Amino acid sequence: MSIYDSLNDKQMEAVRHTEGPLLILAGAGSGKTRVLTHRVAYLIEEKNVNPFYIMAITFTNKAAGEMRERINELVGYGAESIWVATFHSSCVRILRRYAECLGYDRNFTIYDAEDQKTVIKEVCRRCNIDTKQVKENSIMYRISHAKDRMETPEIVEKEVEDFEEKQFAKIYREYQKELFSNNAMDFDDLILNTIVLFEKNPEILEGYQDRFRYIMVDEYQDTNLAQFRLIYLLAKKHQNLCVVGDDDQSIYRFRGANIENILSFERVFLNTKVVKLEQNYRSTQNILDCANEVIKKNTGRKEKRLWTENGRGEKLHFHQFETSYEEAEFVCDDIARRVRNGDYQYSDCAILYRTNAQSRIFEEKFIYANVPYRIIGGINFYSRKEIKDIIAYLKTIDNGKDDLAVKRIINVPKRGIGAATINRIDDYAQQNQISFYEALLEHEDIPGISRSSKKIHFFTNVIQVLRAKSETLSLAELAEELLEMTGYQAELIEEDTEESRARLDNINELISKIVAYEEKIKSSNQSPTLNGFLEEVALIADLDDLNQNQDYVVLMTLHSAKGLEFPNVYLVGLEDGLFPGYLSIYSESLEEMEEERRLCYVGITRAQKTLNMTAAFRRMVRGEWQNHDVSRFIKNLPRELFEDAPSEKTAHTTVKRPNAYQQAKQDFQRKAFSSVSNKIEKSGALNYKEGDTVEHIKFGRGVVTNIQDGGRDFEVTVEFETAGVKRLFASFAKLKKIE
DNA sequence: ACGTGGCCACTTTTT
DNA sequence: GTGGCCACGT
Repeated sequence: MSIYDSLNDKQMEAVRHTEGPLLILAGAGSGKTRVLTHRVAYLIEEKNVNPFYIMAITFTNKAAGEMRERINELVGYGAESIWVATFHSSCVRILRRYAECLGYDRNFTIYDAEDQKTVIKEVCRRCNIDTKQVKENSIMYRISHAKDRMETPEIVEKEVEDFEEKQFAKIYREYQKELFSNNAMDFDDLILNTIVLFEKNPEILEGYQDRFRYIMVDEYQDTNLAQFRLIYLLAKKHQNLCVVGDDDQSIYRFRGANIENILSFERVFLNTKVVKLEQNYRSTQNILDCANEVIKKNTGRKEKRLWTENGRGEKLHFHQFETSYEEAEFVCDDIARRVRNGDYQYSDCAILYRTNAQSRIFEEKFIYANVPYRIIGGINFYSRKEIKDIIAYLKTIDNGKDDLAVKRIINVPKRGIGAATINRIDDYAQQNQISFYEALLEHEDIPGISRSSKKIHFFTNVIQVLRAKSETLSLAELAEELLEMTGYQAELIEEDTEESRARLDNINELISKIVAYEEKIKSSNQSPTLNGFLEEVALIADLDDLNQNQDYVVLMTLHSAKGLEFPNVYLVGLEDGLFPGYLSIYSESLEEMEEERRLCYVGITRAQKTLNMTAAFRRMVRGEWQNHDVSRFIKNLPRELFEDAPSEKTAHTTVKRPNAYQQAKQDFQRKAFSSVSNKIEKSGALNYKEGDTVEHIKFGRGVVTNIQDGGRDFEVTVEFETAGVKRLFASFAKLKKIE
């Protein structure tokens, strides 16, 4: 019995081809991650490759985490020395070592989209360009694309013709200058600078080429030109490059993903072996037929024919409702019914939508119906105001070179340092070629700000004291001290509103994250550093770690659903104008519509057994009602795939015993979708007891009549003033005690 | 220097 | 419906 027995012929073929370029075209649900991980195991165990020579690159942290976990399970000894990381974090690791070769300090900071926007705005103001006429968003987009094509401001400048392009080139140049003097890189710079580093220093490149002798790239269809260039450079010498992708699942064109990378791989790497994985292990034949039917309308794709041994399965469901409210109500009721019937658990069900804004209505209905749910994505934890503020403080303590961070917090909480003062300091800093923070230290030499002198001194003093303390305190202690000394916490406590309490909660969550980070680093026998923490934070998109098994419905966008699977999927808002969106309908480029269609394909192929599709005729968009047709994607699908009766009978598919692979996937999903706050609520005591008056977000006020410990969660019975008696799960009802 | 009220644009999607 | 920005008043 070997670990490779679970692979089919095609998968095995891909695993065995270890030398030379390999392109794996892996259809949805065809077990591509399984192939990748087994291939790693094969390299180590059968080919005696030192794990140190293996690199696996993914696109998201989630995927990297999953890959790491699965490799660990499979390989055991030596697995930790395999380089498993995202493109961006790989580049950061490389750049931290060699940043000086490019003129950066190795403590460079990483700017997210918000930071970029701030810089662009500032640059525009300085150049007297009205940001109302030239939108920051489009500038950001253009800068990003220029970087993707490896065009520096100088190159753009040379090529410009009209006034508009000239203006852009100027902004781009100033933007880049500003970042450089702030010792900062944006996400695109991370990739671009690594390429520049390699191209300028062949000996550094060769070092990495010899380290990464076997390179694997997951989600290859999502790579952009720069990323391709990077892989190309790394793999050029040994040519052992294995990429896995599905051109039908390329859904990130908008941010530069280039489907050409997959279609032209064989031209760039000669002697490429191509393996197609077409057997699907995830879905029923009905679901696959539907997916195939949708995707076949796209042109310029590699022909694939997904098949399965899973059988026809349950028929698909489609309902069109009068309004989006009824749609949400149906989905909510349907889930509740299926769970009541024992067909599914809450966690088997996922609601997938095109835009984050759609989650609201579902959330409302779920609160009413007391159905546990969790929304993935949406507003990023690390882009919340309070979190960004604390991070900015930490950055300033770590090194004062990030002007953006210092400016962000110099007057938070309010210290009476206003815009006029900040501008004067800024001018002084520019004139003397020093950082903003250094200018603050010299504030006594700056004309015209004597009024604020004391306040500035107070601020720099706080920072210096915290810096001194950071030598001895742990990171978490430092953060607590910071909250205390700056008065940040006090201000929020004082405010005492719903919002301020939520902010305090988030800050506490940040502190738990810091503690978790410190523990993680310590467990690998290293000592945690402030800089290390900030770096990790810069590259993490959402809080998708921390493990606990809870049973809830998952809501997310189609984009975040990629790579996941659920027994029971609701594809909602299938309407022309929403999905496909207006932009793609009215766009001249056919590519946009094709991308939307691929997105639809991704959505359909998430479903394992039951696929429900819904649309609403009328929907509130941006405060006004809009009428929508049923989405063109599903309008003319073969009728026989669908169940016609609206009230469907339940299909009892026998549940197969999960194999190791499925088990790992399930474990991963449970971990990925758990939340810190829920954990705290259950493990600790509730902050209310029987007889207390509490408030519920929808039901209003009521009196707690009973609390039962239901194992996983507390079940609380509440007699509401208007809504009557309800039994609720404590961690989802989020009851607030009224004093 | 700072708070408030009215106006605007905004919604794809994420490292 | 909401959050960001500007102008105005204190």
